[in-house]
Amino acid sequence: MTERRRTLYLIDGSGYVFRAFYALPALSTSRGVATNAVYGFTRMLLKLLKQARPSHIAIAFDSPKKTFRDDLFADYKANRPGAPSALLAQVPYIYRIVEALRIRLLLLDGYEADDVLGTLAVRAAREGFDIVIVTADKDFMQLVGPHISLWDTMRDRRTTAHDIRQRFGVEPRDLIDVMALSGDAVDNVKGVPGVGGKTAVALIKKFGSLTNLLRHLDELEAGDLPGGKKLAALIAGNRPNLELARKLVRIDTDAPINVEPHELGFAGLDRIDRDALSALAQELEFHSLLRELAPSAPSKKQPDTLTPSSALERIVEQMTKVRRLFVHLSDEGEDGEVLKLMGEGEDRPFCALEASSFEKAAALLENARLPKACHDAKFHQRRLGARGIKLAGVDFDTMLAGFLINAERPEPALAALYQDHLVSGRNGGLSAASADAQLADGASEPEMVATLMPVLRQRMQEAGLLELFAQVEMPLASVLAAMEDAGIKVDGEALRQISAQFGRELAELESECHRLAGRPFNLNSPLQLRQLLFEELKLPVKGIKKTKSGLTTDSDALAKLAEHHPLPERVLRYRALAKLKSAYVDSLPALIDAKTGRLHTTFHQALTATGRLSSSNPNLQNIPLRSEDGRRIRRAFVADPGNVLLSADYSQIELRVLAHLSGDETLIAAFRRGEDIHVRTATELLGVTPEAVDSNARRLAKVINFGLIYGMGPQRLARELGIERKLAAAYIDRYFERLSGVKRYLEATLRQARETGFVTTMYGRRRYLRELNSPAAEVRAQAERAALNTPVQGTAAELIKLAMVRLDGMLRENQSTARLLLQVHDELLLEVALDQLKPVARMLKEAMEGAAALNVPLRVELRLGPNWADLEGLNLD
DNA sequence: CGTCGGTCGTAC
DNA sequence: GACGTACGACCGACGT
Repeated sequence: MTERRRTLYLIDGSGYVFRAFYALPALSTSRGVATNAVYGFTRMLLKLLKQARPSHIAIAFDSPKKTFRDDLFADYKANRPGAPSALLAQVPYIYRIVEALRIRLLLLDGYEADDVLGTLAVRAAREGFDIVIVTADKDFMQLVGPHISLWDTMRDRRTTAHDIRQRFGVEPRDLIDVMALSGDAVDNVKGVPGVGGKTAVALIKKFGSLTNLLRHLDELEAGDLPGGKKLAALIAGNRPNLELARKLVRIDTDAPINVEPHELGFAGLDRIDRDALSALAQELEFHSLLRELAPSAPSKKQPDTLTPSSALERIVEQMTKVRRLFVHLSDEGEDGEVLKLMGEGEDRPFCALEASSFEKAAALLENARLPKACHDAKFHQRRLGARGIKLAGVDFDTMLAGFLINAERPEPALAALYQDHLVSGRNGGLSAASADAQLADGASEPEMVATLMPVLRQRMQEAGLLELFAQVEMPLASVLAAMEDAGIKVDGEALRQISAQFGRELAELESECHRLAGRPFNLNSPLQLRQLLFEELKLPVKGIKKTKSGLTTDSDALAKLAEHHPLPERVLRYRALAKLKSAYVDSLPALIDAKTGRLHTTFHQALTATGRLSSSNPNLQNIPLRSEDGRRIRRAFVADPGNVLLSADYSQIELRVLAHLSGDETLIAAFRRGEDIHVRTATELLGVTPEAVDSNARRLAKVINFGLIYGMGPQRLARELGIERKLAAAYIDRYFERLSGVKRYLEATLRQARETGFVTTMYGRRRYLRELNSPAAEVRAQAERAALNTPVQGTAAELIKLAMVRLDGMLRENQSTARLLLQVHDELLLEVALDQLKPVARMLKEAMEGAAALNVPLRVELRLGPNWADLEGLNLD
C-alpha cells in the first residue's frame, strides 16, 4: 500500500473574519466590546477542527500594510470601503484565539493572505501534501489543481479542478486571464469595458491565453464571433490596462515565506492552550462556545465527538432500556453523515454513529414499539430508508409540531424553535447570550428535540391541536415519505421530442414577432415588450392594467391589444409555448432518475399558511392540463407496465366545506339532493327554474361560486364576466340575500378573526393574521380575504390528508401493492396493478368519501388510464 | 458575480 | 388597487 498523502488545510483568515463580521448581528460583551467577528470566526474554526481533524493547518491574514498590488496600482481596492473600526478592534482577539489553539498564524508584510496561501499550497503540493484551501473567495480558483482544492465551509461547497473545467470550460490557471479581461469591480480592477465573464471565457477558450489573444487580435477582428471587430478594437485600446490587471489578479505563488509545510503540524484539540482560551472566554463572554474546550468547564458530555466503536455496542445496548429515543441525522454532506441518538431516562445515554456503523442501531430504529422523536420525520425516514433501515415508531416531529403552533415560520429549523419557545422572551431581540445559545455547539440536536418536545406538546394541547397532530400530521409524514420514494414514471424520450417540436415553433414565432415589431427584441422581457407595444407601436393603453413599474403585458392585456395589431397574438402564442418548454418540457427530464425512469418530488408538509401541501423539485402540483399543448406534457406521466394510473378527485370539495362550516340551508340541501351546484346557484341568483338555466347562466354562477371562496369583489367579477360593475355588485348582493347562511358565516368568521387575531379550520389549525389591524386599507383587505378563505381551504386540505392516512392504512391492511404517488390538493393519484384495480378503487373512494361526516356528503370521481392525461371515468356499481 | 424583487404563468 | 394557496422561470437592479 502506498503511503497516503497528508492533507494540509490552509485557511483564508481575512476572508472569514470579514464574512463573519457582516453575516452576524452586532454582538457585544456586557462592556460593549464588539465580538461578532471573533464569534463567527471561532465557530467556523472549531467546526473545521472537529469535522476535518486536520494533521496540518495554517491560517493567513492580509498584511495590514500596503501590498505590492498597491504599489502597482494606487486605486487597487479603492471601491472597497476600509474595514469599520468595530471590525478592526476584534482582530487582536482573533489572533489570540488562533494562538491559543496552537495553530500557525501567517502574516507577511506587503502580501495579502492569498499570496501567502498560494505560495504555501504550491510548495506543499510539491512535497506530497493534498491541500484544501478553506475560503469562500472565488479568486482562489486559479490555484486549484490535482492536489489543491477549495472548501467553502459556510456553504459546504468544495471545488476541484474538475468542477472548474465543468463550470467554465477552461483550466483553473486560465482563470487569471479570464479575470484580467473581465475585471473585478470589488477590487477595482479594470478589465476591458463591456467584457464580462461570458465573453472572457469565450475568448480564452478560442485563443488559449491572453498573450495569444493579444498577438492575434487580427483574427478576432476578421473572425466569426459576433461583435468581434468592436471587441478587437476595445481590447487593443485597453492593452496597458490588461497587463496591469493580470498582475493584480494573479495570486503570487512565489512569495518570500520562511515556513515549510511540514512545520504546520496540528497536534489536535487535546493539545491546545486551555488557560489562554479560558481567559479569552471570560473576556469575550463566550460561555458555551468555549466551555467545552476550557478547563473550568463542567465535565459535560461531549455529544459532538464520535463515540469510539469499541464503546458503541455497550451504549446501543443501554438504549434498548430507554423509554424513548431522540434521533437526529445530520445532513453534513457527502461522507459527513452522522446519526446521533439519545435515550430518555436517568442518564440519557448518547451516541453518535458515523455512516459506516448505522446498522449497529438498526434494530433500535426499526422497533416500532420504541417511541421516537426527531426533527423532520419524513427526511429521516427517507434517508435511513436509503440505507436499508426502516425507521419506525416516530410519534413526535418537532418541525410539524412547531409549524402547527406557529404557521408563520415555514419549515422551522430546530434552532429557530429553540429560540422561539425556549430562549426568547428576554429583551426580545437577539442578545449576545441568546445568539450564543442558538448558535453554539453547546446542545446536540437530540437534546434540543428532547427539550422542545414537552414544551411543544403543551402548546399544542392549549390550542387544541393534539388530535390533528397525532392522527393526521404525524402519520401523514410517513405516507409522504413513501410517496416521494415511489416517484412517478415519466417518458423522458417523449419530452425530448416535444422539446424539439416546441423549439422549432418558438424559433419561427420569434422571427415572426421580430418582423412584426420591425426590430429584434427579447421576447422574454416584459420590459422590452412594454416599450415596444406602448411607446414604439403606440398601441392604445385604455383598459390596460398597471404593475408597480408601469403598464402590464400580461395575457389579459395582450388579448386586448390583439384587436389593434397582429403582434400581441403572436406573443401570446410564444409565451404559452415558451412557458411550457422551459418550466416543464426542458426541466423535468433532468430530474428523472436514470435507473428507474421515475421522477421524485419533495412534498412540504410544514410550509403553506393554510395547511395545504406543496411540492417542489419538481413541483408536480402544477403540471399543465388545460391546453392541448399542456396535456401533451401530462401524457408523458405514465403507469409502469402492468399497471394503470388511478385518479380520484373530490367533487366541489371547497364548496362542500363551505356548506358545512356555514350551515347554509340552501347550499346543504342542494348538495344533499346531489344537484349541480352551479345550476342551483344560478336559479337562486336569477330567480328561475333549473330547466331555465342555460350554459351562460351556469357559467355566471360558477364564477361567483369560485370567486366567493376567494373573497372576490364586484370589480373582478365584472371583468371576469364582461359585465358592468354595477350588475356584478347586484349579483353578489343577491347571492348573499339568497344564501344568507353563507353571509352570516363569513361575517362571523371575520368578527372572530378581528377579536382573536387568528382564524381556525375544522380541525383547529390556526392562522394568525396580524395585518387585519393594518392602517393600510389594501393590506387590511387582503388579510380579510385570507381570513375568509383559510378555514375553507385549510379544512379541505385536512380532509384529503385524513383520506391519505386512511387509505394508507387500508392498503396495508389488505396487503395491496398499490402505491399512492401524488396529491394535488383535491386529487389523489395512484399506481395500481391491473388485477387489483377494483378493490383498490373501492378503498380509495371509501377513504376519501368517508374521511369525515360533514353535514353534506363528500363525493369522489374515479378515473383511470395509461397516463395522466387520458383518464376515463370508472364506475364501481 | 450571486442575491433578490418584480413579472408572468402553471396548478387547485 | 383589483380573488385565495402554492412553485418556478426569466429579467434586471443591486450590493458580499
